[in-house]
Amino acid sequence: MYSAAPLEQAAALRRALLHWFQEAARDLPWRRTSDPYRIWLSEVILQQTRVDQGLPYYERFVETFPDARALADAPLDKVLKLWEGLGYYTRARNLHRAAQVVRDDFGGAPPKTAELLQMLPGIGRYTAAAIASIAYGEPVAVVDGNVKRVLSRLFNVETSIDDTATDKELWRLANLLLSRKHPGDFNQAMMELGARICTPRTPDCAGCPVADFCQARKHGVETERPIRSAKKPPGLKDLVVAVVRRDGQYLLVKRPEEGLLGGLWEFPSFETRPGQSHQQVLEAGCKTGLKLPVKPGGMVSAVSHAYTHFKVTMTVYRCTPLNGKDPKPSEHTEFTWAARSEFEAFAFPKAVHKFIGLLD
DNA sequence: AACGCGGGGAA
DNA sequence: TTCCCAGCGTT
Repeated sequence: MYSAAPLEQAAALRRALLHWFQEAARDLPWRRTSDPYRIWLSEVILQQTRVDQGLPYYERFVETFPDARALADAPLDKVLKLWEGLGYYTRARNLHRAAQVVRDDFGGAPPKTAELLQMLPGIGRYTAAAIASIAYGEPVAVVDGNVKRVLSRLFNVETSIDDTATDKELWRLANLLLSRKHPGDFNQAMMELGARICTPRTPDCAGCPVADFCQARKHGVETERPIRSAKKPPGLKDLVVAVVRRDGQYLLVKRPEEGLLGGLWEFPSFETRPGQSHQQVLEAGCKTGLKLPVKPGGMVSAVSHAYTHFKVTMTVYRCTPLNGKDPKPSEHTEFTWAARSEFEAFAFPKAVHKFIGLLD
């Protein structure tokens, strides 16, 4: 349930918002270009990622891959390496695949409508509308996390924004409110407002250009919007990590392409249950999982890392191989031996970087 | 409709 | 600590 009152003053609201954006907009590199490829690149990098965090990655990608063709022609491992540390690595894989589709099926330039853009991997409803409105001026609204918060306050939405019906309604409201004349600026203004003024905990209503239109503010409940559904607490996981060194080189394994940290490299690791000895898990894991018997040695470090859905503690041990043979990991797991000086070519998860500096 | 998927900065 | 970010794809 919500109030539709802001729609009756939509024209004035748009005017105030666009005027504010013109004055207060941050000077960001993707706002200085009309290149659809760069707009696209920025939008993918910024999915679930703050501007400050994505900015340096955007700069490096533009430098390294100046157009879709350069990105499409690059090996995936190089793209993943450039993406290293940014998280949600499926984005990098999909971006790379989409660039190849653009190269092969669209003559090197991204398609020009939201409907067509959404057919590319990694481009959903939000990203398609963002590219189409900003790069091509198509009158389609965007709804991201910022816009959801802004709209739920403007209209005093009293149902959970995690509910599908509410989500659908927010998209409808966004399109009703949209400036048909300046859709790109309007969309960016809504997101900018959410990021800078209409923040989650302590919104700056005094500095808000559209405070007069805000129904949540009118009822004094702005800090209680949006309403979110309860989420389940993260689980815990304990891993032991085997740093196997042979002739000055370390054994690295590549994670499966799908799933958590897909395509990244790491040291062999095994989950431990409470009560199990780390040495025993390491010995058994290396013997059965890698077909490489080892003798566990001293601990390198114990690091913890928080993911979205669980927390992991990793206890890292040096291990000595008991024979000179190569491992035979189960299934199609790729492995390699690499010296520390060669690590810079591999994309590692952040958790690995937490102890990699301690190795010789 | 629900869930998996990273990492970091703000409060 | 907790929250949540210019979301998407799979099941």
